[in-house]
Amino acid sequence: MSRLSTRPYKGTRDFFPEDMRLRDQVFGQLRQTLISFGYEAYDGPMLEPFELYAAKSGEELVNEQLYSFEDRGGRKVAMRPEMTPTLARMVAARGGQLSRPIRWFSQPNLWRYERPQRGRLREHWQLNVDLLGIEQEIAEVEVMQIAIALLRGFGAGITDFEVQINHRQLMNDLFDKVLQLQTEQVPAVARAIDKRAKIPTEQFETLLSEAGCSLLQIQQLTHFLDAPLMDLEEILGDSEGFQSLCRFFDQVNAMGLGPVCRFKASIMRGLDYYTGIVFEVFDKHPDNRRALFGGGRYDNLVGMFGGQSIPGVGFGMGDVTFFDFLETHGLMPEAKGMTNVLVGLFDNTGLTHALQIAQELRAAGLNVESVLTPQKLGKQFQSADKKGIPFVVMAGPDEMAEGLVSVKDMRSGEQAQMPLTALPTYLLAQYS
RNA sequence: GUGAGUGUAGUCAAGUGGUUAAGACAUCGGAUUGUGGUUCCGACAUUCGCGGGUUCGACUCCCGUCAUUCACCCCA
Repeated sequence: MSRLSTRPYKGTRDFFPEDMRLRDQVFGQLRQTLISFGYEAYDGPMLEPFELYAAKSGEELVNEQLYSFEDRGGRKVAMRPEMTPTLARMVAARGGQLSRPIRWFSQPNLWRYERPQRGRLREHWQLNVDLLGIEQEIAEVEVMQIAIALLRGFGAGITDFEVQINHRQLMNDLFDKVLQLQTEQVPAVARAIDKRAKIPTEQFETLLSEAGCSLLQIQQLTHFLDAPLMDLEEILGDSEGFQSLCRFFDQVNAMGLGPVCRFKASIMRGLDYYTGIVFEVFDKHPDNRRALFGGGRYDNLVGMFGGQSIPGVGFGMGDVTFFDFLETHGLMPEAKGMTNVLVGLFDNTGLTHALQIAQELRAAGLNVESVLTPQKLGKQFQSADKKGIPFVVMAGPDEMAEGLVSVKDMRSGEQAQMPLTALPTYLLAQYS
């Protein structure tokens, strides 16, 4: 019989206490930023009906990456690969009851059947931020402002990342009205555009001609891709997508966010439900060139459930890529332990007394660990040192005889004696 | 799904055909039975992912297999 493996399932992670400390701290900081923008937390189930994704999430995600199975009642269910459909379902369920705009965020774990590699696992936690009920581009602007604030909050500089922005309708109009592509040509052309930055020009042109593009179409497309947004007015000035992007950038520039935002035609996004502006936040560090955030506008998703239609904008940010970002830029915060005090134990006759001390300190608002079995004092201090607990309280026979307790500050090594009644105040003073 | 790299202790590893498998960190015990971070001593791989082959002899070479990492694809 082979032994059970202690490894976590492929593409998943164990979070040991030292990992969890860091995760809690980083997630907590992200959460705090969202709260500062007036967003409220929500959550939903990890399992959803398969159909929820089949309709709008996009072919690759559903056919190749979905963890799905039949439950005991014969219903086809899926482990959530993304949060937006759940969000849309929840918003649709409450329909008009919700006061608008709706500002919600969540930190769900998501599952995708992928081949694990740098920045991508099978289970990851994703911060999801959504703003619903606003049709104007100001919604995108706020959401983008949040994305930037999240990164800036960890000390990222404005040259460390870039927000790359495109518009679904602009691309549709380019394909239909300017290039006049056949519908079946679009995916291949879109893929070529996406790859363009990574491959030589000739190869890019080969891909396009393989997709059935004429020389003229290739020229037009190249011109389009190289032009700054403003120069596109002559060819796509009538496009609603173009006008929307202009309004968006006017506001972004007015707010001084212009330098980190860039129009980029290669941003396509795989999810089918996007209807307007789409964007990705890219790490600009050469060792970590990847998307940290992805999102966009989905005006028809809530309406899919049959009630009223509510427009929405949102993005997701994955923990795996985000931690890579922090690591790469040297921005990883230091995770501190939460325990303030260790109450030691000299011998068993003092156990009840020691436990009472611990209880009193907890009642005063401190986080307190008790030593439960007598150990050499050296071990107890060593244990506090290893765990980073800054204070050790001792009440052995000597202290008890005098009605006192000893407190040692592990950082300075200094030790003081005082009556038990003075202890909570003394310790709290160290934290103010 | 395709391609490449890597598998030696809890972790990082040395070892590249000759038999007691370096070292470091971590862990545990002791020096030090009322005080940690330093120091010193000791313990910790019958065995090199697994299976087979070549050889007098394999951690070392070959084949297979599994695991893992990276890249493609796509994305968080």
